[in-house]
Amino acid sequence: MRASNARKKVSLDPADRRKQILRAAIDVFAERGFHKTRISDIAKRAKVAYGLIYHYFDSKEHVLASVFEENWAVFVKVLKDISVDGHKGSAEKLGAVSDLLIGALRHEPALIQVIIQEISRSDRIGLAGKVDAFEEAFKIVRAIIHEGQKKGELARDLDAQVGTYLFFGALETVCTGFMLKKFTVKNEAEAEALKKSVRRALLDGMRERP
Amino acid sequence: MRASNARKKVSLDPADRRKQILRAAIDVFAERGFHKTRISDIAKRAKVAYGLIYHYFDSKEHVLASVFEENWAVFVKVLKDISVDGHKGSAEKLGAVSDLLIGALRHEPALIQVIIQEISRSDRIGLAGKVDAFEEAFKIVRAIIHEGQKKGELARDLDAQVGTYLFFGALETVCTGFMLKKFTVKNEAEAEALKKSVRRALLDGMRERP
Amino acid sequence: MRASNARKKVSLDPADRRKQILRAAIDVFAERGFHKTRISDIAKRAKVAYGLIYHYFDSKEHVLASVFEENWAVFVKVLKDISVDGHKGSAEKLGAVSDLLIGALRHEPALIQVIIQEISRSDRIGLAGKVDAFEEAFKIVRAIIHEGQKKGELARDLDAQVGTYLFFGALETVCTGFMLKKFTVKNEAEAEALKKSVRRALLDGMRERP
Amino acid sequence: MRASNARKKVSLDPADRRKQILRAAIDVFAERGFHKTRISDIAKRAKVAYGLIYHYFDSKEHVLASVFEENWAVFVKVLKDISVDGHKGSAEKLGAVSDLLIGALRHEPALIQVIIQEISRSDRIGLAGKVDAFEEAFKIVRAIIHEGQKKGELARDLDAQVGTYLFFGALETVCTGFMLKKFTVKNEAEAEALKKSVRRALLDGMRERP
DNA sequence: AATGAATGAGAGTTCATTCAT
DNA sequence: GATGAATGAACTCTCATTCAT
Repeated sequence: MRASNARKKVSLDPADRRKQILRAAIDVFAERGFHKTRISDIAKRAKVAYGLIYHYFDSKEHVLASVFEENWAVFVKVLKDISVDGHKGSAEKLGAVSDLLIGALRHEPALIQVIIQEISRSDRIGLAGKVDAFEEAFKIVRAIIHEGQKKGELARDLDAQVGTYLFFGALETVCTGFMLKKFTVKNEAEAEALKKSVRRALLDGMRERP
Repeated sequence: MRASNARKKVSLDPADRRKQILRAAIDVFAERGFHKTRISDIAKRAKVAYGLIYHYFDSKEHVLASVFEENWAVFVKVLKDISVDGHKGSAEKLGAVSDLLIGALRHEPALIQVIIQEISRSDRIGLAGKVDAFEEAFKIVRAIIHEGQKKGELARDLDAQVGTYLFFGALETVCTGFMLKKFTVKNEAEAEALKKSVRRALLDGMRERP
Repeated sequence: MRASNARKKVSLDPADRRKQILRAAIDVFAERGFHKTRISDIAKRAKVAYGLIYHYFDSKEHVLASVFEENWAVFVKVLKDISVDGHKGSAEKLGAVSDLLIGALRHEPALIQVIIQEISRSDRIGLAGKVDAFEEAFKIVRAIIHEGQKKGELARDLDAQVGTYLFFGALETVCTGFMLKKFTVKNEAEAEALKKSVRRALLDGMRERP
Repeated sequence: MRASNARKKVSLDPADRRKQILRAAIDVFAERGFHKTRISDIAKRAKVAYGLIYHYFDSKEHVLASVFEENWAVFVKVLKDISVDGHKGSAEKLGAVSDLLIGALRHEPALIQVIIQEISRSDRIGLAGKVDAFEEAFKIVRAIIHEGQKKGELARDLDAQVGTYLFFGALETVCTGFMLKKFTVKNEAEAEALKKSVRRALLDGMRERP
């Protein structure tokens, strides 16, 4: 009664097709933000019919949630590994976290952008529980800070909670600036320089040391 | 029978009515984000009919733009004053900017939240030019950093652009954490403590000094 | 950003406009059935923009629910009055109910059609509670039958529940036939004849009495 | 490696597969109504892939039409046999029709439900011609009534057309009540009682005979 | 035959914006 | 100035149907 028509696309492996859609979603979310991207934008980018997205995902929200779920766990895992690494001091650990984020940013800028910009604000989107999952990363960093303060490696006159926010906030905006091409990283050397710059600022501040 | 047996709401001073709407808009934007707030939400909060908003503003975007325009200039002005203050060193200037933002946050958390969250992302909203206006503040801070580096007061091994982003990013997330009640500032003393904490972290880093 | 255009319609009294939409909804529901009628069909019939329907009703379901709620109570009220009328015997009461329905059918065929066809099947539509409200009428008739059986006025060898279903079912299909123009009632006399015919069949059956 | 190491479901006899789908369709149509059942619902119930349904049927409408066509003829045949049965009086014939329907209802409740609920409303579904086919049964019963009236066995003061509608309507709602479990028939004896009850009501009315 | 990926018309709903009152 | 009825573009989501495999 209803449909009819047009050139069908060759069927891919479902898992690949799913990835393809997720990839497109990440890119478009990063570019336009969750609210402004239409399902049809994702479809267009993925070069599939918009209806197909509903084969793989329940809703637009679910697409975003999947982006998060299928990437966040990996990140948190590495974060955890860093946090329990016996060979590193607390400052070193924070540096490693910073490096990790900036490294990820270089390889998956859009993904990091989406996770940071959209999921962390997902209370406004209606992704219950996602903010909590986000909280995990905060906890780990907070724990590193706490530990460092106890050991005397990190400044005691800094509230750990505030410190955690500062830490992530600083990194987040670097992400944003990076996405907006306010500064670029053209090669490995520049990437290392950026990492060092950020580490330096976070750990030792902007003031020149005597 | 002749006189003003006013039916509905008495007409306020137009400027007041406008402020009332802007006030409501700031609060609702801060709570729900620009995209998720409907004109009718603003109207409800301002206790006016939603049609009235179009007497004072051209569009929803224009409401947001007005929030920005009517508050940002003040902030930039103070920023400028700080940046040219001959009595302050560069580090001190950055500290003053940080204090300024945190102070503003305490008194106008919703406003700061909106400016930071929505306007800085306004490229996604369609507020051409607002990002540029935002850029002003970045320039000033960048200039302070540059100057400080030249004078040897600020770390030379930090890219000024990156530093600026870190600086604002750190402050932004403190704002967000504050809005989300992740940490609170109950009195003047706590406010001062927060300012000091942030200043310390920004200027001297999280690492304990020997 | 979005809308623009076209000739606005003069504002009516809201209550009138609501009625106008409900009227259109009843007609279209009766013609096409709930599922096949689109909101835009109702709007077209009411000669309003489809968006306006959402000013007055939450959803398509809510329109149907309103049709029911704003008409059913009246019917049940009259039904109740009949059922407690001390001057009537049980058979007379059933006759009166039949007359009531057929009378209503003549004056509001579409309304009766909708109530009978759509609401009684509303479990399939998702109008929880409406079926229960419907049950009220069944109860009243069942009570009349019970009472009549006790008094010896109505056949004892008829299950009251089954009888109630037969009774309403017979009337329902008369409604449907009426709507489908399978038989018509052109004037008061014919209406009376139809009432008598139905009453006769329900109370004394189709068999000729000796 | 050559032979039939069948991967998926073994191919059944095509006719069986078709029946299996129709069976599922009947059940699901009865439960949810034609409009609310999706092709995929039928497929799920039949435990086949939904695409397969299009091997056996042209469309969803066609499935419904097949339900009708492949069952209705049988019913009409029996109806006809009853109507020309020289051994029965007109009232007896009506009783036999009623018994027939109620008997069918007991053995194939879903089928009867679908035929009565969906096909009789098929003008709203787009099954041209099906209503006409339905009309056949009406004609037969109308003829019985006519004949009975002529012979003096059935009430003359009942319009035959109206009588036919009453007759089918009463039976239809009994079907509905039966499907909704508003009354049940647990064994043969209860089935006979129900038949008798209905026959009694239809032929002799609800009033107690002196 | 059988499967389910792929497609897109269609329908419901939201809400910025306009404008008669 | 103030109100809220009225409008329709835009968007999400559903699902019948097609067709490559």
